[in-house]
Amino acid sequence: VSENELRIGEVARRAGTTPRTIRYYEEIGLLPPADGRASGAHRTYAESAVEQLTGLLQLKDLLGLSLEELKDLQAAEAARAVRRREWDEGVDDPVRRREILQASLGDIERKLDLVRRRQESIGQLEDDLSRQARRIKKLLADAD
Amino acid sequence: VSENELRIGEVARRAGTTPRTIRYYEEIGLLPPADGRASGAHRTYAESAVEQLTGLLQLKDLLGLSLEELKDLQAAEAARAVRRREWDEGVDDPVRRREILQASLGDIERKLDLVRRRQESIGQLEDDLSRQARRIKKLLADAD
DNA sequence: TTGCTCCTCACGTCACGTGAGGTGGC
DNA sequence: TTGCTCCTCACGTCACGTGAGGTGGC
Repeated sequence: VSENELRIGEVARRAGTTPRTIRYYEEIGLLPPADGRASGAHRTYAESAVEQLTGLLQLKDLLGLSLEELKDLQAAEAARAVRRREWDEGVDDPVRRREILQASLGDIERKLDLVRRRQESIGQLEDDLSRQARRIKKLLADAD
Repeated sequence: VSENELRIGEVARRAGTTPRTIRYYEEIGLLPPADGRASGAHRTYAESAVEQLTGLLQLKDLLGLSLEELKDLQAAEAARAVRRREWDEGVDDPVRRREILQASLGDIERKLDLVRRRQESIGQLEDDLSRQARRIKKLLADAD
């Protein structure tokens, strides 16, 4: 019941989805259950939940990943979050520091790979459509 | 039973999908029923069916369109096919020729619009991920 | 004749949408 | 107290997947 806690409808609205989706993601374990919540009580979320949900929806809608695939990716992120906490608490061993950073970088570049493959496919589709458009424009120009 | 008629499995394989999908698309009227076919007999398709199906799947998977939205787009294409036939039979009136070409161009540019909006969204996602990657790479470099 | 692919139900699944009936916080 | 949003079932829907049991062409 803190100051800037959000309710489920507000989180959904900001992320461009519905409360039902949030409850479903919680049900299948894709989103963490909203903090300590008595059964039947309202769910409350921190601001950061909006970004987390937005990220999931982007990967799902823009890259066409299934919720199962998102769970796999997110398992890696969870591991990264653990390392992150370790990091924040101060890691003195420079070798360990490198390991943590490398792993984080690996997670991100895996996503970038997926993004770029998508961009290529869509670029191919764009080329096909552009070619069709150019052919017709030429016919129109010739008709002048 | 002609020379290069394809069976449903072959059409599906070439388009990267399954026979069930083709039957379902036929059932909802997204694909035309395979020519004159006795009830229970095998479906046969022309080569062109592969490209037609591939086009539908690309719009669906890459742009995230629903089958209902594909039907709308395809209704416009059907109208274009009619005009196309009129065109092939020779249109003498130059005003009418222009109309036909303009309409075809409109259909294609509508799709190009959808493609470009997608590219922008994915480009945004790529930028976000690239920024994250760069931040970590800088930390790695500083550690040296 | 033997495989293989095909056929038509028809039920299952994934990712939610949509009420039904009820409780809780500004 | 009145709205509004929230809650939990639970059934519906979209786009197929997946057998069940049977028929048809190289």
